[in-house]
Amino acid sequence: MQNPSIKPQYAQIWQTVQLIPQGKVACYGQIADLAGLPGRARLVGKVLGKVPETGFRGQTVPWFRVINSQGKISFAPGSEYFEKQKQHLQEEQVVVIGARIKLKEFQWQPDLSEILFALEF
DNA sequence: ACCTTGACGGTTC
DNA sequence: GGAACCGCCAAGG
Repeated sequence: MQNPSIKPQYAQIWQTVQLIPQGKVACYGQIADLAGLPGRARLVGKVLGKVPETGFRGQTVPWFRVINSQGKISFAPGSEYFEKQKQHLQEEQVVVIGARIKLKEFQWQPDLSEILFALEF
């Protein structure tokens, strides 16, 4: 059984973030919707701040692939985590100019089967 | 129980 | 593009 101290919504969000493929990004609101928590983008941000370093269910959680709906990294420019996120993204060929990423080009667009697969269990 | 705090988002100007 | 404003809601104090 899973660690009972982990709240169900945290698990849903972390699990959904794990679906974002390498080289793509998703918005907080998009993750909220896919996780079945429409309108709760802020919750996604809050929960990502609590991602276990050790990963979740045996996989790491690629928190750095989540940005805001304006296509920007949400951390303050120049802050430690801003740089960390930017570096991770660039390592997987996502182009980051300043804080900005072209959603047109890099936003993850899951197809129906991917979503259904994620919901089964 | 009340109040504040967020890695947010859409609308509007 | 960007800033102001308001809606959102779980956590933690």
